[in-house]
Order: sequence, then C-alpha cells, then structure tokens
Amino acid sequence: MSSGINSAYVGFDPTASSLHIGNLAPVMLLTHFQNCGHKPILLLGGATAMIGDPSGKSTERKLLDIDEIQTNLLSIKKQLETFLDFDSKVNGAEFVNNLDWMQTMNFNVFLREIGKHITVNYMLSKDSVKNRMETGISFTEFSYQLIQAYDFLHLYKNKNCAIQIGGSDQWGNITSGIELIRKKESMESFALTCPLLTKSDGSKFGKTEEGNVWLDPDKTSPYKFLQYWLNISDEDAKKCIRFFSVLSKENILSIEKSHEETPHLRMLQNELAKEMTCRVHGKKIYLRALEGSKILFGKNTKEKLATISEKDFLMFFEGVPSYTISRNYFNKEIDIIHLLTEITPAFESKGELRRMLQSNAISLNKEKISIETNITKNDLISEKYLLFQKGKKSYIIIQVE
RNA sequence: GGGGGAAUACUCAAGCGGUCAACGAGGGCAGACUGUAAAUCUGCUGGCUUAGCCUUCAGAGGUUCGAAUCCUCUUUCCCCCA
Repeated sequence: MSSGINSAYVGFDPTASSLHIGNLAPVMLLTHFQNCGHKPILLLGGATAMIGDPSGKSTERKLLDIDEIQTNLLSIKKQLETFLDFDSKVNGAEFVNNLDWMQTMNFNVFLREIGKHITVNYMLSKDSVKNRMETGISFTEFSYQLIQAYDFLHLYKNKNCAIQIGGSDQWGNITSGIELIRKKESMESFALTCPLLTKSDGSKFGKTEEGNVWLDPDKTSPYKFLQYWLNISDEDAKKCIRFFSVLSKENILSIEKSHEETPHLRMLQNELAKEMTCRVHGKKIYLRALEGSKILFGKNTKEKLATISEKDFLMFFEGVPSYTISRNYFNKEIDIIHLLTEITPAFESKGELRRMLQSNAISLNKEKISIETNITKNDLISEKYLLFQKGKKSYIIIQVE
C-alpha cells in the first residue's frame, strides 16, 4: 500500500434511485484511500443490477426495469461525484460501468473462459447461496457472484486494480473475484470489507423509524438528514466522525477533547452533521436546515417562527403528519379537542389528547397549551398554518384552505 | 385414535364468582432533569358526553342477582399415551 499508487474499487448496483447513508461506509473508505494518494474506481453495476445480488436477501427478487436501472444509475453517479476528487491528473477517481463489458460478453465465451475456473461447489459454499438452499435461488441470482468476480478480473486486467472494497455482506462475492484472478492470472488481489455499521444500542445505522436516510433531498429532506446526524449518541459520534469526516486526526482529537469538556455543546454531532450535510446538500442548504433546527428546538422561538418563509416552513415539516381544513372553521373559536380529534384525526381518541393536555405535552406554535385553549384565526402562522407539537419532537401541521 | 393442559390488552404474564377496564414486567407515549443525549425519577397506556357510563379476557350459547373466573359446544395451540 505504501509503495506507489494503487487502485481500489467499490461497486454500486443502481437498485434504487438514491444512495442512503448506509451505503456511505465503503464510499468513505475510498475517500480516505484517495486522500492517501491512491486511485479510487467507482463501479456502477449497470449489468449486475439487471441480475440481482442474492447477498443478504432471503428470497428471490423481482427483476428491475431496465429503464429504471438507467435512471437510477445516473442519479447515483451524481451523488457519488460529491465524495471524491475526479480532477486529479495523478489519482483522480474514475467511473466504470460493468454493462460496458458485460453486454458484449458472449455467453458461450463466458462459460469457457470464466465459468470453467470456478466450481459450483465453491459457489455453493458462499453464505449468499447457502442461505437460499431452503427457499430456493434462481440460476440468475446464483450467477451473480460469478459476474462480480469477472468485474474484479476485468478491472484487474484493464485498470490494474487489485483491491476491492465493499460492505461485509460482499465478502463472498469479493473472494470469488480473488479466486478467479488467482486461477486466471496467477496473481494476488485483495478484499477490504467494512462491517455493517451498527449503533451502540444495537440497531442498524442509517435507519430511522421511517426507513433509510437517503441522500436524495426528495426522499429525505435536508432538515431530516441534518437531524439524523445531530441526534447520534456521543458514543456513535466518536466512531462516525472518524469514519465519515475527512478531518485530520489532530482536528478530530481536539474536537473530541472539547466535547468532553463541554458535552452539552455537542461539538461532535454538530461537526459531523455539518460535514455530512454540506457535502451532500451544499453549504447553503445546510445553513437553512440548521436555522430550521434552531427555530424548532431553540428557546423563545414563537416570534422567530412567524418570520420564516412559507417555503422553508414546508421544508422543515416535510413528512410530518399534516391535515387540511376549511377556513370556515375559523369564523368562531375552535375547541382544541374538537379540532384535533374530530375535525382532523390527529389524535386517535379524545381521552388520549386529554391526557396529553393534562400532562402539559401539547404545544401550539411552540407554546404550551391547556385543555381550555380555544383556537382562533390569530393563531395561524402566515394566516395559513397551525403548528402543533406532541412533546418535543413530534409535530402536527394543520393547513387552512 | 385415547388422555391432559392452555387461549387474558402491543408483548410476556397474574387472575380461579362480586372490591376487575383487569396485579406485575417489558415496550410505547408524555412530564421533570438535561445537551433536540444517556442515566434517573414521575405520570399515562380500551372508549366516552369522565365522581359516572359503555365495550372488552379465543368464538357461540348457558347457569347466576352478578362471569375473565362455573357449565356446554366450536376453533386454535401445547404436552403425554398409542
């Protein structure tokens, strides 16, 4: 590794229109790899996405639509571009697409040149296949590891790339590639896998109750994206900042030190959230999302709330339960319980809402309200919205039309 | 095929004729504290027009002034014998 420039590749199958932060671990390995002077190669799995990787899947998957794969491929490519340097003459990152060599590959040639070197016995020993022996696996998905193995061989021969990086679920596929290179070329190649990141509470990293945290702002709003990083526990933040930031070792140690001295400032989380949100969404959007967080979680923010634009308001609250009601209701005062249970189904029962109100859990426009509160049109933000909160983090929006 | 046991709220799990909307634990939600943490403490956790009322303890009937509790049948599950 320390001698000269090496190449390493990571493969991404365009099975979704966006990457999520769980995909980022191998990307960051490549980033660090490049920062050490080596050359990263990003393999887009235009061909492999058409096959379907059985790794980690307990059942056969439906084939993806070919047009969809193309669309996905382009948007994932765009997302990846922000993580690496493509301009360097010396070790600039490079994209390849395995469709380029697979679509001209003749099946007969493939069987003679590639298939002959890997035994079915060997292929069957992989977890991805073994786990499917009971439930069944199609020949198509079974072949996947051979195609990925061939990718590795192809890049070894054409790009002098002897290292493949991936998530730990890719171990089997990668070692098949190493095996193939050894058989065909009598040369050594290397696998580097990163464990699936888990949080200290044992749950999967990069998931919220609503699902994956996506890089695509249409799937996960920048505000939520920022919030995800801000809410990482201290313990996890230490791990994450090493992994996901490109800060120097000294820098990280000094942030950690300040964090320990003044833990309530949450230096680690803030720094991490800033790095990630800026890199994925850009600085401008980061600042807007940050402003939103301050408004929603800061103190004395009722006035501030009134100042944010409708556009930002909608961005911060993208994805929160929202109900639309008629303006006619505001001809007179509205009973709070009537509004939140009957006019809108925001709460499942009046009893529940009553309990919440009695325990001081409900806020309207950032101010606690009681069971006697009546709503008037003066409570409307931008003459259009009512912002309710259940506790600290759970929002409900009522929009007037 | 014969015999025995079980089915209770989101989950586990008490209850064995009235004091049961049903102990307790976990989970969940909220409050206090705090850092939009963790830990801790507190409250809530069937519905309603809430000193009360209504609907719930696998399902359907029955006994009784009164049933989650007793009886009958049905369904499902577990165990033992063949």
